[in-house]
Amino acid sequence: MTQSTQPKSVATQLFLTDEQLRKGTEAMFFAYRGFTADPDRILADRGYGRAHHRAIHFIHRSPGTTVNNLLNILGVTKQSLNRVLRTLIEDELVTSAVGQKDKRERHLHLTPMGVALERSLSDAQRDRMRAAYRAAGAEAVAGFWQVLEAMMDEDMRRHYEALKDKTE
Amino acid sequence: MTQSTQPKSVATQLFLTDEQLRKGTEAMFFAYRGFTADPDRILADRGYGRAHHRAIHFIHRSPGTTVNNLLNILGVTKQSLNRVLRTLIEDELVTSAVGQKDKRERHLHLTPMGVALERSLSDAQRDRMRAAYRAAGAEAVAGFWQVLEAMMDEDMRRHYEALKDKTE
DNA sequence: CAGAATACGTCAGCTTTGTTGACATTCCAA
DNA sequence: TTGGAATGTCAACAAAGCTGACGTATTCTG
Repeated sequence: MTQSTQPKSVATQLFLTDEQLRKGTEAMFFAYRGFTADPDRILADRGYGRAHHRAIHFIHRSPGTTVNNLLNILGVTKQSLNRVLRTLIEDELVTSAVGQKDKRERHLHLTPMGVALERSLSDAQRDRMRAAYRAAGAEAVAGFWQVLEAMMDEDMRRHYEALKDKTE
Repeated sequence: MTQSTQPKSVATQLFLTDEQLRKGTEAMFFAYRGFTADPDRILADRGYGRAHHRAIHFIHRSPGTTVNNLLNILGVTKQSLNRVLRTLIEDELVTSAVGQKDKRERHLHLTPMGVALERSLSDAQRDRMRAAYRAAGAEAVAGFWQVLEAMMDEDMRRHYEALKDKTE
């Protein structure tokens, strides 16, 4: 039933063949590899991994964010995030400050060194995105965003939209 | 390095604001989570991980493929792949046959049980893709593919195209 | 105000999945 | 025929997830 491309209601059925769905799956797989390849190289040189990149990215994006908020965005356990955060703080890329209003909270910021690393990581990643966007064109990019947004889980889309609103 | 990014004509430059590039980064991150979420649940129930999914997917896609070929597609070390393959073979989801022509090679196939698991995994993943495609529309999907393809590394794109040709 | 709830950190231990290194087998070419 | 690639396996280690348990502030609430 999944394999047979069949009698079609030309408009929607033809559009959603198994072939096209599978093609999208493989495209996502191969593209994601490219997407992470450049930052991964930089990170490896300094003994960090992708988990460090994610933490740095979202702290940069939401300076002063709390540990708990970061947890929700990243979708990992606090033990897992803590391990990463600890090394980043030790290495003086991130600072953790007790909250003014609620002293249980810790507010996270990048240090100048952290900002510099974030910059080099996102520059590397952006170069590839820029090239891809340019190759594909403006309309393609609009479609790209639409499909990605539609693919997110509900709560991830909430985070995504919240971040988007911060700068638009 | 790989990309000779250069001339800055106003038209393209304006189009590629940092905002838009960052938006794409975050969209990829959040969407990829959704993309893997459904199969991950099924896999976890059976004690497998994402690595098993990838192996099963590409063996299904290229029956009789060799370990070495799979290695190139997946981009991991043979030792890493071997571990996954060993459990799949033990669990009788995959068979490994000594090559006729070259006895160093092992040709991989899914067993009926393997096919059944592949089916349930791809069904789960496809449901989400289908919904996303439908929500975004045909034009958006075309753009989605274009951008993803442009984002791949050169050699990944080669694999991608080779697979595409098999069924088109 | 006492106790429950929240935010954060940490210890211990386990799993998946990546890595290198060492090694056996097989093929091919000089 | 022999030495070097190529292919695949076994062993040991590392990164980064996870669960569970617990300690310590701090805040909220009945």
